Amino acid sequence: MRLSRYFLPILKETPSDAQIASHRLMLRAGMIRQASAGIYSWLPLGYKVLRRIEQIVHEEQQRAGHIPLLMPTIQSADLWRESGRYDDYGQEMLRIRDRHDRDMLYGPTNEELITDIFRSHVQSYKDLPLTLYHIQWKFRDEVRPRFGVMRGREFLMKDGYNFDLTKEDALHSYNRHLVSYLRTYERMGLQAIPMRADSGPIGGDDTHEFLVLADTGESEVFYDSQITDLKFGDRAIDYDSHDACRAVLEEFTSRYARTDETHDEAEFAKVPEERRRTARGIEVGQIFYFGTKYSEPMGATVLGPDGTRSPVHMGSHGIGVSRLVGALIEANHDDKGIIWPEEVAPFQIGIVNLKQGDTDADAACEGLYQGLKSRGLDPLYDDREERAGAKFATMDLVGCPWRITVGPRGLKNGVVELTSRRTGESEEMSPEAALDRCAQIFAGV
RNA sequence: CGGGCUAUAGCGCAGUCUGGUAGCGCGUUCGUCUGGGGGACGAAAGGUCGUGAGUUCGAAUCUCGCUAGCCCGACCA
Repeated sequence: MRLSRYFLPILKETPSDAQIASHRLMLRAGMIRQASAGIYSWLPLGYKVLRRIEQIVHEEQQRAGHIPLLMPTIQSADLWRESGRYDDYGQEMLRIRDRHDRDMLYGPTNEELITDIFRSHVQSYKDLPLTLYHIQWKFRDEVRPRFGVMRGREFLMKDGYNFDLTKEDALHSYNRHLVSYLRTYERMGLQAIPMRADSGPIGGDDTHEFLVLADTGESEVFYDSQITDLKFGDRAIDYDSHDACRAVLEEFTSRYARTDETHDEAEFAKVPEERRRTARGIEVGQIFYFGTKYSEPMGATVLGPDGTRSPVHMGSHGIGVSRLVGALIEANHDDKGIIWPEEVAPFQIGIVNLKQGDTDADAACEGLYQGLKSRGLDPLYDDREERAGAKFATMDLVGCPWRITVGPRGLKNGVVELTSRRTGESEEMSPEAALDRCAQIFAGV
């Protein structure tokens, strides 16, 4: 993309409403614009990141064998009356009345809808196991939205629901989700630690939250420092294998890691003192096993091999897609701006033309721009009539992980400069070599 | 939902106490010089001062209502 033709309304000054880094930087980098309290428009740059994250979530869900669908944002209150949650959910649920005076609501989650779909189409154990998910906007009418997209009222979330014949199968679904979540977050360049959590209004017995460590996190967390050394990496795993998934779960949850909701001082004291850590964390996902909590009242049953009908065992699993944009920035920024991990960067490489209008510089930039695109990369070419300093500041702010700097001075010696946003280290090389290096850097992404 | 605060140009702010023709910085437009980390000079555009009522000869400024937004707490993915 040529910056001169893009829509990137960056701000030089910090809007006074923004308190934390991600909110401030998202506004400054022209990623979002507040529409009303806790509700945001996603401007082109922010939308691009949101889509990258969404794409990774989709790929990893399907890798684990989960099936995508799409349910509506507006739901009928009737289903919620059936599950008993219409009255339980409280003020957080945005209630709407349509022209026929029917009670509707903007869905804060989708257990009721999915259970309704399941019960009307699935009657046999032969159709199990089944895990359906979607990525859809939700609305929770928070009393006090804050921190930009980290705690908005409208948010994009992946929510998935597993249906299994037995508790044992459902627990495998739970474990499988934990494994696939580990992979998902790691692919985004994030470390998210599974911690034992509280089940809240979803209800249920087993639940883990995934937390990204960050000073601005909303929860206080307590953990054994060994846990941050764990990496899922690119190990191959058979998602259908109960044993394999359980082994990963045990590996990642055997050490102490809890949020303040479930924190137990006595248990924590058993961790060697030098490994005890207290920090803050941002919740970016949660998995639940809740058995027959919805299937029983809503009549989601199947016939088993023995001919008897029984309610299915369920769980639900969420990833806060829009919140992840904020969490990623909280975990990846400096005083100059955002530092995107390669996997989610809105633009992978920035090209800075130091002297717009200079024949050699223009031609070299053009060649790099086309060359990167033909290698399947997504560059942002700053071709504006701006001074060098302004262009550098813009690139640093929007956080392209790599930058190619092109100026007449370097071109006299046949070189351009390739700079890592993260380390700040630069290397001079020919334009052709820069193209090859970029292709190599992003080959695995 | 308790407590505190704010609303003046696209953004950040001053002006309000003490009523008298609305200002600064950044950004934007045009021109010239510049050109390796938000450059300089010159010119210009841009505001019914959140909204409604009241007091007054006169209201951004004083009074009351309303709306929106922010912060702390409780709550929450």
